[in-house]
Amino acid sequence: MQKRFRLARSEDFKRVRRSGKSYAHPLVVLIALKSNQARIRVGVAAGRTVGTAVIRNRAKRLLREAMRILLSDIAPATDDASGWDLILIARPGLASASLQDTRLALTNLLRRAHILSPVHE
RNA sequence: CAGGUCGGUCGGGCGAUCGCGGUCCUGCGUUGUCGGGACCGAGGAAAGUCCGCACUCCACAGAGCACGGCGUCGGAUAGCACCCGGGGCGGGGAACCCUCCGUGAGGAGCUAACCUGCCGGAAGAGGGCCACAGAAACAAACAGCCAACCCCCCCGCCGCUCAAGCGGCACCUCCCCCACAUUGGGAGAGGCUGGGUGGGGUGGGUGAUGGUGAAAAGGUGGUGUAAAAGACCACCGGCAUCCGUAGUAAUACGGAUGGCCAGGUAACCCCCGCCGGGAGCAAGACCAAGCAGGGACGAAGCCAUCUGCGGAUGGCGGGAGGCGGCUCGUCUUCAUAUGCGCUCUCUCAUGCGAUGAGAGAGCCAGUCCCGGGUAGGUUGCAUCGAGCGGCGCGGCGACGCGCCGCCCAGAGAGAUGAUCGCACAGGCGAGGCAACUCGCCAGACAGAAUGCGGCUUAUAGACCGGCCUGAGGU
RNA sequence: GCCACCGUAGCACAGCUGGCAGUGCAGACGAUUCGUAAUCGUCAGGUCAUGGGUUCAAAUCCCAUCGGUGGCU
Repeated sequence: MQKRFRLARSEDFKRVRRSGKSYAHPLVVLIALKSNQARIRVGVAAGRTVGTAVIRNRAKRLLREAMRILLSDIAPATDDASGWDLILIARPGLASASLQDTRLALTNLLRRAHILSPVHE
């Protein structure tokens, strides 16, 4: 996932976490907020309860890789002036899941947030 | 070969596709949150933060105190307490042999290499503590033992627990009998001085005898004494000093001399010696914008039109600043409020203040300059270093020296991942005498964040080597 | 990056100037009651986080490790 699709600034994180809408899954939590920019930006987080540094990094890599695959599906649909800012928070157990499980979890969450249309795929 | 033990190296490999971070180069009618290419891209512990430094800022005349750390000897190093090599004391340590226990299977001990803990001072000063038990925990007291003196009691010695009582045996004096040269034998009566294994007291001596305890203080045997004691002697043990030998030294061995006392605890205070200023890359430096704050300059009028008389619009003029061809022009911007506004002064209501009323004066907009801290960006910081690799030399080693070659991660919500294939090892199951074949499973611990050295902790496994013990062969 | 504190019975905590491991609640049994609660009595329950060391003796003192909590920048 390239840098331009990433949510990086600390204030952006605060804004999305405060006023965004959250969707939970046993493996991941999604927080979504409509932005005024054309592209979609994604931030990834893993707290201390997930595990040690190795486990946290693996969880974040899994989320980024799964999001990279899904990004090509939803990117052309949002070519108007309203994109999304998303935060993905890893939960304990994600590091032992496979990429397939992670992608299915993310697809579920994005459909519930109406970012990925149910007609797609 | 088997067992034990120690050290070192590696710690998943190759290939394909998709993807990520950095550096350099490069493309464009499209300069982009664009595309392309080359190269590089986690560890032995990157971890814990237990020590030591580099580096940066702050503080600082010098010395000392307080506080903290360290403390056998020598070495290594930029530096380091746990690095290297020695020394002393203690603990652990397989099989065989040996010893002990066991009918026996077996168990315990001894022990090599090796592992491991501790290390200034209690015979240099002082203080504290040592539960329970015990007379007493360090310095004497208490009980005990001992002779002397005083008072009371008793009376030969031996036995019956004892001095009284009983029995036996003996001494002295007197008397009787027998024998006789003399010594003597038998029976009976009495027993002073003094003595006592008795009781009490006084002032002394004595030291380890006192069931205890982790610890009472050199051990054994003897001499000695009123009783005793290293008081003295022999042997043994330990300590200190000196000398000799070995060693740089700690120390070891041997000899001589000394005095036998000095309980333990300094990971209790303490004393002696040495070391230490504080904070930490979120240190620190720089940059543009805005904010708090500080400073400088500083206008408030006139006219016209409309009017529902509250005002509105326009023009001239004015302020601050920028630019230019700088007595000027142009551009940007601001204000023009008789307002329940603010401040100050004076007068009245009362002596003052508050409050109220009245009168007067001043302020308000804006522009420019300086500008702390925070957030943001750049840097510190990513090739020049206590750097890495190879070879040689010196050293037992930690390590050092010389030559050659190399440049080797650098993010900032934080880059290494996913899928597949191939061999190589691992475990489980099935088949098979075995070699082997097939199927399934899982890839150890773990992720840089300024850098470096040491330590500690986690770690599936693979490979190599040293030492010791035992067995066999040559 | 730096620093401090804590770990003791099922739970919450004392004890940490070294010598007995304790308190409250919870648990079991008994008494009281027609029965329950309350109350009273008795009992059980401990690798003092782990491993070394100092000491005659360690929950306590020293060192290392593991886990947890909190703070500063």
